[in-house]
Amino acid sequence: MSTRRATISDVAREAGVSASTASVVFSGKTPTSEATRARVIAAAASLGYTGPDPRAASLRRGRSGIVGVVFDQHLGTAFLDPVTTHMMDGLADGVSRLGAALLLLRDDGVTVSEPSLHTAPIDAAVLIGCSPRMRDSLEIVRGRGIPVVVVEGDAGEGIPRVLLDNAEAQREAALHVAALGHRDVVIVTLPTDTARRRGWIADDAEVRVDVTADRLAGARAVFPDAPALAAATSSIDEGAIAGRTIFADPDRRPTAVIAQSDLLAAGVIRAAEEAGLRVPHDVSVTGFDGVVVDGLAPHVLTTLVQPATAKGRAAGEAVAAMLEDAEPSGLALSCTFREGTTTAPPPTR
Amino acid sequence: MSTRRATISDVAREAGVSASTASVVFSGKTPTSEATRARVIAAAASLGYTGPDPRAASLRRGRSGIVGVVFDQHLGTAFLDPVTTHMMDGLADGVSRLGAALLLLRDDGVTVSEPSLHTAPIDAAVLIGCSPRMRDSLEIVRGRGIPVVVVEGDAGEGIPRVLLDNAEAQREAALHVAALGHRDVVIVTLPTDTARRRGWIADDAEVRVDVTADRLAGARAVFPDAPALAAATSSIDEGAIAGRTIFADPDRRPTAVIAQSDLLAAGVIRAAEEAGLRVPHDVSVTGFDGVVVDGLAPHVLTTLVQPATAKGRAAGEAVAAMLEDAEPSGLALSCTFREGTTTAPPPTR
DNA sequence: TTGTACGCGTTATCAT
DNA sequence: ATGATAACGCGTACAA
Repeated sequence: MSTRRATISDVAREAGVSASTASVVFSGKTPTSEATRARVIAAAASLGYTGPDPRAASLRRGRSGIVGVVFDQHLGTAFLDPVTTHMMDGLADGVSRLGAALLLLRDDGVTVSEPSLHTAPIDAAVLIGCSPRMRDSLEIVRGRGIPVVVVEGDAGEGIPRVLLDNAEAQREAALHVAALGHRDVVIVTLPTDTARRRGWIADDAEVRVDVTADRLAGARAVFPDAPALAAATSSIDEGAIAGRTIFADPDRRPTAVIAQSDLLAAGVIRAAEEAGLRVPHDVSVTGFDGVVVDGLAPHVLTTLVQPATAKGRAAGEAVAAMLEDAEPSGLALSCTFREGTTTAPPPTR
Repeated sequence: MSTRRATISDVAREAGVSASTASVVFSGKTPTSEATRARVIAAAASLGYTGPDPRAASLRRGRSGIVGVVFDQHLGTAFLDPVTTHMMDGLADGVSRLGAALLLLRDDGVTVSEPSLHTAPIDAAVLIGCSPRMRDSLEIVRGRGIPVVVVEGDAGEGIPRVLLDNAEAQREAALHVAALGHRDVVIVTLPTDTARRRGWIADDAEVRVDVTADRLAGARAVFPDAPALAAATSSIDEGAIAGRTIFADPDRRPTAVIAQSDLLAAGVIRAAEEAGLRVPHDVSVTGFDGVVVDGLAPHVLTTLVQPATAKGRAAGEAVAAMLEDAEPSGLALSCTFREGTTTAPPPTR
């Protein structure tokens, strides 16, 4: 049939109007008479024209309607964390208000494939995480003059970022535990650095990951001497490994464990039950994130509910604001303490 | 400073060459002398030019380098399933070979936000799942003349789709269970329709979801009379609910449960242990998918390992082929049986 | 190796 | 309400 796809001027010719009129019929930017409108639609249908070519439209408008989301790891890995997936959900929401979709981009530093950060037709970018690599990504994007927002990362000077009140929130949970009467408390932390080493955190060790450091500081504000055990990642199995270490010696068992994520907390609970301890009767456990942990039922975790979806939405809206030359706002978000069934007063000895 | 961004002709003027020469320097399509190359690079640097405008380039080339991934549900929900996230990982891989990135698109039928399937600057599309809605999405994309591949769904006439040997694989697992000596077997299935109703599947009930139907057929090929219990979704908690139903009556307990997903299997195992049964000594359990189930340790599930990442990669490569006017191939994938620690001969009575 | 010329398909502006 | 015109920024034959 046709050797090439119909364009808007083909349609216009067929309908006996000018190209600009046909364009207006599709965009609806200017009122048109019902008659011409119908003629154009009919002409389009007869030619198999399905609407303006997005590439040409975006060149003309100077906007692609696409927001890039930049990860520094495999997508499979990133999406393993429910917090990330919820955040993506919120982000999708936040940018859709702006009429945009999300382009998944991975910055693994060595990739030569296109479109990369250099060449992707994006109107704005959202950077997830805070690895050193991200600094490079940031440079590239800024070099292109593209608005950027950072989530869960320290971007440096003047880059808007979505922040959580990690320290304050964790402190609140710790206060709850203290109020119940606990004194022997152990903290299970998220990874402390990119090496992701497991083990007890020495007093003089520096914690390089912001989230981990902030939550640790919040807990230590209440329990200055509580030992802290780092997990290699945020997962149930890692939590269980930490838990087994903690509950190994029956004589030195804490009465409460403050975990820095719900997944870790779930693992700690599992380890406790393996060790014959009942939660919360024998040991209390708190989490962080407020995600649904599949398989944790019937327990309801005492935790800090992080507004993961809102975090994404905030990033999306910040990006939207920047595209309209407005100052992004609403970037500081708060966690909410939720008391579940995994905390109780310590057992009486 | 500058009221508008520099273009390639600005750079060319600054470097004292023509625009096309400057273009060639950036694209590398034609050899250039080292001298002009250096001049152009320098000029670009001094003007803050960071490369061709992707919008203009894609208009010119007729390609955007973007592949759309269409979901029929919230991203947060879709990404809850590890099979989906792994598939995304593979897909990202598969299309990157082609030099493309992934655009997340959701077709919820009512959305008016742009860019939608109608207006997104995509070179090709991958449809995930098989809900009725997807048919509409398919129409839209085909109408635009865009190559499309369907994953895990029935697309109808002539649409390439990535297929798994669900029935054959499930049959293999069932044979394994039968060979161990089991005769009393119950099947726990994935949802049977979009209503996602829980409960025993009547003999004359029609199963509308391909995956569920195929795996069920595979199991029934070995155990024609095995009762089948449908779960509302693929999760540990749903598996546990099904398990509790199955193990409720001590006198009518099966000696083996064939679950249609690893998450369901994990839940069944949990329910079995709640009921005081040991796995695999008292009851054997098989799964399907071969994903890492967080929190299942120390069990290793006997399951069918689905090549989830390969599935995504296959879809990506199929799309790549179609863009080069080649026939997509390699769309039929096989699962691999993996014997774990959750199956054993039935207890002797 | 470099330059000329043109068109990719659309839409904003302005005049009618 | 409609039309003429002019970019948007680039890539690629083709000629030189």
